[in-house]
Amino acid sequence: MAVRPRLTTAKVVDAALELVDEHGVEALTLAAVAARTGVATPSLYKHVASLGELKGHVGLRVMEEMTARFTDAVVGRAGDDAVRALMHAYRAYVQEHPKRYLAVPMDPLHDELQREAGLKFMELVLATLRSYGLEGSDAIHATRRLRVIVHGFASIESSGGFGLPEGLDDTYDQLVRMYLDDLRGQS
Amino acid sequence: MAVRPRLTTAKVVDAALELVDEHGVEALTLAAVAARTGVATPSLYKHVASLGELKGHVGLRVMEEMTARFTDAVVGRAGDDAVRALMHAYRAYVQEHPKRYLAVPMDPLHDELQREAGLKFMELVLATLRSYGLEGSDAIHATRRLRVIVHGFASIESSGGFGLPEGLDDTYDQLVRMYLDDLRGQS
DNA sequence: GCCCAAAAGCTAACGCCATTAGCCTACGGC
DNA sequence: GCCGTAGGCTAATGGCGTTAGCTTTTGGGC
Repeated sequence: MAVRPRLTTAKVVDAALELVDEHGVEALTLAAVAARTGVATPSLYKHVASLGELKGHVGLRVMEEMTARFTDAVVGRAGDDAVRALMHAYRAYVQEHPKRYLAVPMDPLHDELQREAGLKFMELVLATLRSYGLEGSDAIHATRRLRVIVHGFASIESSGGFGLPEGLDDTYDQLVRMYLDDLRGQS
Repeated sequence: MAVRPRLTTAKVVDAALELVDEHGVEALTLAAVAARTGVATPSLYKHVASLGELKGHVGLRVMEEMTARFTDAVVGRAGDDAVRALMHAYRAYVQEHPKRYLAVPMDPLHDELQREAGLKFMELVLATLRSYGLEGSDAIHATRRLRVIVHGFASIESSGGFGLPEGLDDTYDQLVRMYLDDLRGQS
């Protein structure tokens, strides 16, 4: 409330995200952020507690961005249609921002800063599965299975882990179908 | 061939693996390896080209260890039995060495040093699926689906990404069954 | 319209790390 | 018994995160 904030925490995170997009999360350094924002390195500590905290903010922003997009993709849909939309939106985001995806932590629930965003994402998945009428632990298991598939594929693809990219769309379609068949439940 | 090799590349990698097991891959530092092996930091350069190369060796060792164990788990089995054994052996390894698993790169095929080990692992999966009579790209897709599930689950579990560990065995069993049902093929 | 508290920048300095250069030493093959 | 070299060492450099402490700007209260 006091002075003329040339820089804000949000702008610092913006610059950090640009760096991550361009050169990967391992190139996210306070010195690089300072250079990009036209400020001396120690000045960043007026907006951010440490490099670790900055990385936390970056992960948070990405999670929020993802949840927002996936919500858009899912609204107005139900059942298989909604699940398909969610899974394809997930992959599409990661294809657009592969390096950014590698910056989001896999255990947001254990981080004070990111816990809320993680829960929000989980609730979105739960809501997407609502029309299947799963109860209690069945809903938890179904959510976990979805996450395993979606994150497994995304993390491998975003780090170029599939030998050659040929037929990857087909592989993903098969995974989506496999998940839906399983959800529908055949014993 | 010349002197009394107090240290060898293999021993350096051993020390690195201990550090990874104890404190995670982010704590793998040449200074720490030097301290553990009782040597001055620059001396390590006689056995390893750089920290990056050492990390490559660490990843390679883990991959080889995994492939060896999974081979043991699969020999003498076929069909669903073999697939189940492979998938459970994978999870068991990662449960035993969670930090170690986080040290293996997801794109071994793009690394000169690790390419061969990556191919070897892929061949093991292909061989495990042999009895299903998959041809050409069908075999590739099935291999990818398996990897997505197994790595997706392992990477989340090993970083504590599942909120609470309750019922994780059930979740994994469901994933294995889902994969087998899908393999068997029901349209 | 002036004063001042504090916000937001700065420079200097420290410690840790990877990496390079250059030296010393103890072997083992001839 | 000599000597080349493998394998250790110390010293030095540069990049990084982080802390301490100074300076500057400015908006709100009188």
